[in-house]
Amino acid sequence: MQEYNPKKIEKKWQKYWEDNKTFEVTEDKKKEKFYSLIEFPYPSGEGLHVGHPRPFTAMDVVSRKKRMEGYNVLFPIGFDAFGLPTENYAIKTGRQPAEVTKENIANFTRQLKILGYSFDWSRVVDTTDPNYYKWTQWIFLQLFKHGLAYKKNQPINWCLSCKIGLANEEVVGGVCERCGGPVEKRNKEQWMLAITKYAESLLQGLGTVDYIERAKIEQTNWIGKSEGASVFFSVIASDERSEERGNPTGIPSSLEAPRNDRILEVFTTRPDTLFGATYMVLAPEHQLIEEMKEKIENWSEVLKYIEEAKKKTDIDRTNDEKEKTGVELKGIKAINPVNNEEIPVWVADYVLVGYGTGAIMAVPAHDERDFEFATKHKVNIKKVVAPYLKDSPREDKETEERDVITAIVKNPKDNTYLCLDWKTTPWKSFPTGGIEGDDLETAAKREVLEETGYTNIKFIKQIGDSVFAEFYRPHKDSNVFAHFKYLLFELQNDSKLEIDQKEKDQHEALWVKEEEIDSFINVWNQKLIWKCMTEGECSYTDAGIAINSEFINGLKTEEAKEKMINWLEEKGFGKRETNYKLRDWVFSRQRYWGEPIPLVDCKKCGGWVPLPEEELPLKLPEVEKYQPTDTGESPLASIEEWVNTTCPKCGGSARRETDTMPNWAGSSWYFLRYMDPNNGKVFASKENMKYWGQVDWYNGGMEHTVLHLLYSRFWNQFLCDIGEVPFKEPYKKRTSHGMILAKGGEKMSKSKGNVVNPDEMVEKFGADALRAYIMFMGPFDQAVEWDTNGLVGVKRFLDRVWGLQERLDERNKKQETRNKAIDAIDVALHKTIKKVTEDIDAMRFNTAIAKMMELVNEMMKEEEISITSYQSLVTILSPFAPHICAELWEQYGEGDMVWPKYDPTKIVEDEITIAIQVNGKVRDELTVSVDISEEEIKKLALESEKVDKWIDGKEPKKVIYVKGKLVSVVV
RNA sequence: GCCGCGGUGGUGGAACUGGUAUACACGAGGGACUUAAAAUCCCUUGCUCUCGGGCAUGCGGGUUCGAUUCCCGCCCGCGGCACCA
Repeated sequence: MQEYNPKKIEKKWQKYWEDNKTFEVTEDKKKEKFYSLIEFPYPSGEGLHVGHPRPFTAMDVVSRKKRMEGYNVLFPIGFDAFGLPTENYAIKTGRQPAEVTKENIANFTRQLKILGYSFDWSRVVDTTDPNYYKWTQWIFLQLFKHGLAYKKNQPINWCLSCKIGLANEEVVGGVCERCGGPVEKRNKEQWMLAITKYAESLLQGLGTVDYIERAKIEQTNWIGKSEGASVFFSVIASDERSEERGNPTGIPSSLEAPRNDRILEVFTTRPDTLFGATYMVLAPEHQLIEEMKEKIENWSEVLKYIEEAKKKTDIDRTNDEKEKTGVELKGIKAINPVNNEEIPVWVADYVLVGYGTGAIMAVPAHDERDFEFATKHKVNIKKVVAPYLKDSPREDKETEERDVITAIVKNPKDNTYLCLDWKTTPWKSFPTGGIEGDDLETAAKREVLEETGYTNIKFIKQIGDSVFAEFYRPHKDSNVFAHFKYLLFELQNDSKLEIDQKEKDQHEALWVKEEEIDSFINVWNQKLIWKCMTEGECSYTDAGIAINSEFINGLKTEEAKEKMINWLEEKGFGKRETNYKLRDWVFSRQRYWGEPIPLVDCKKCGGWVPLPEEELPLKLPEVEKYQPTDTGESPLASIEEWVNTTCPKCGGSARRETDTMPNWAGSSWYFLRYMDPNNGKVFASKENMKYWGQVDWYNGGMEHTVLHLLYSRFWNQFLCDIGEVPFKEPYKKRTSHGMILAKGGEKMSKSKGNVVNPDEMVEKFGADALRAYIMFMGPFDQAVEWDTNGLVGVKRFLDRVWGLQERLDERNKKQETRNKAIDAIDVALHKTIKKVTEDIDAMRFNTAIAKMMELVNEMMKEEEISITSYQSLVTILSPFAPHICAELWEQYGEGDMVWPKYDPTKIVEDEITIAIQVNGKVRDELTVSVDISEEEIKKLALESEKVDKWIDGKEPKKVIYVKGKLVSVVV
């Protein structure tokens, strides 16, 4: 046997795969396709670090297995090469970004190749290649032609150190996401993509794909859909008071006939609380303030507030527990359409311009922010929702509606409260009971007497308002829809009557200390009222039952919303409305190293004219100087000969757009190009797209679960809508890998000097060991720390696999012992095949490898192993360690490797070990035949000496048998 | 604050649907081979005691014959969103 020499065999097989184009695929209609995708890397000057191979290896394992299962597997690779780091590096070294990119790609390619990935290298895409970005520009033009790209003057986030405009999502915690530098607001004309038009579609699409739950949740939150209503409030100045004031018949009957004053539109998700809207708030930027400045009596104060608000940065404005500030607009009022009441209008910066209409109706009783504001500024608070909880009433039981009184009895001497500990249910509560037609106080006193015997308590006050709850009462075996009221009493003296036995059986009365009440009481409504009593009034923001709200009184929140929306629509005071947090996508960058936007500005034609498709790609000019500018202009703007052009429509003089596209552009459709990478006529042929279809499995970083995924889904959906792509959702399945961290739990970075270089690891241990170790490190979706020692262990495992060659049987030698050995291995082998097969599909690579290690450890104990077992081992290991396995297969395999199927009959052992428990503790183990009957094993268990000792002569109460696992004896 | 994920030996981590907790690997200790070292192989390795056991899966309760797993209440760490009306 030759020594295991990774360097030699890895080189040999990498050359073989390249020479034979082993992994290049064609659209073979006879085979079922499988498209596996990794996020294509950004080719930085630093090269790959040891974290990069994690997702690549994982999907390589998946792809190699799928191939052995007979699929036609597309597993492509490419480079997302536009972007800042390269541009910055090029500026620093005085070179061309294109040239630097070429070098970096070459280096990445070399590094990827020595890791032995089964990429189809004939399909490489490079986003900076004009043959690629021609189509990125083409897609942009389609968006433009469909009205989804528009230019808008708006404040942008300008990073002072990168000298670049950032999308909202690139500003993290008020600083630049890439460099951590300060960000300021600047006004600039920006290209925007109307992704908000796709908000609903992007949300709905999530229901049709198999993404990790977290990705779905984060995207859903990002889209931020809320449903509710727009409500129109009239705004009047005090000198405009109309005759109709106070006259209910003056309510306008439709939108077409508003009153002679201004309309303030607000969005609310809680139209059911409209009767509780006691004031309005405008964002400082709201137009109405400026429009009504003549009417505002305290204009100078208001102006001062607005000026100050504008000065604040986003961070200051949203900063933590800052007190809510605001100024009332004196002299103007809004009219609540439901009750015609005049309510004050405020300006406050807790209302944001960017969401909804930049104005709100404030309902302090049922919104925490409004409550805080109203409390501070002494604005009226009006409750319109009573708390209500449906606490799993039983469908099959009757429901009784009842008024219920709860008595909170305090003993002022020692600050304790009278409580009940229920025996028939887990409830712990205050004395509570139904009102039998008597008044609240009498009813409460009666309940206290009946349930606890205390005769002398003094009424103090009523606490809170009504609370409703629907639940099951075990002691009465029925449901109750209860309407609770709460009264506070003080105990006068200890005089007490004997109570009924029936009451005694139901609960025990006890005195609980004030500070323990919160943890003692466990019924929802009383916990709530206790909080209200001890912490003072607070806002109730959950759903409930409408009160003090005329025509919706008594309705549950959902019904109340519906009824209110219908009423608003009927009367013309509002309409059903949906809002999204998602904003349009800022698509302009003022940098050189990006795709030029293929539009020209023609004065004669009155605006933006797209380049004809034949003129694409619009290439980046090769120039000496492409430094960013401080002015916010793109570097392209200073290249006169490029900027000045002729209008494709009228032939007159025109200027090119000088902004470039953001980095997200090229990566928003690359998976489509892979299907037909060299097509010069279209971005990808329909035929190829139909064959390869959706990406079957896409794995990428957690950091891309929101933006990249959303952007690419948007482009794909759009292309699908205009008939260019045959499927709506680009990715069928999406998974994410955890990061590989440096030792100590830090991110690997050049500046920290803790980067582990894969080249070095391959040099020392071989690519196979590195790959297998990366898969073995820990759960794939969790972050793990790099540990070179662990790599040593995996290398030892491969050494042992190699060494097993020595134990292969020589067919006719020692026939008897051989058969025995093979049988012993067979069970372990088939269990391993099963586990590895399942684990790869579920991305549990670590346990797949652990299982193969176990198998090898088993095999090491045998003097001889069969060649067929060895073949199976080599096959299932090959996705992880392809080179060594290819080498071994060349010597011991027959034909092509085919993924083995486990034989269910072979994983059944004839003897099993059954644990015997006594009172839940394992006391003995019995090895018995698999097909032992329940009676037999129970009998054997009870006969066991060790068990006997623990049973200690007692009669077993119960003996439980879990098939094939254990016997549990209860004494 | 809200949403999501996680907490198991000295370390990375296993554990099916509630069924023998600690697989696999690292590290450590001991031994074999060797003139010696490396490599390799074998054994031991959760804690603890009185060697029968007792205690251990972040903490405290609960359900169960039986809980890392289910329920309730906390603590800690990570990630996302963050005045979104």
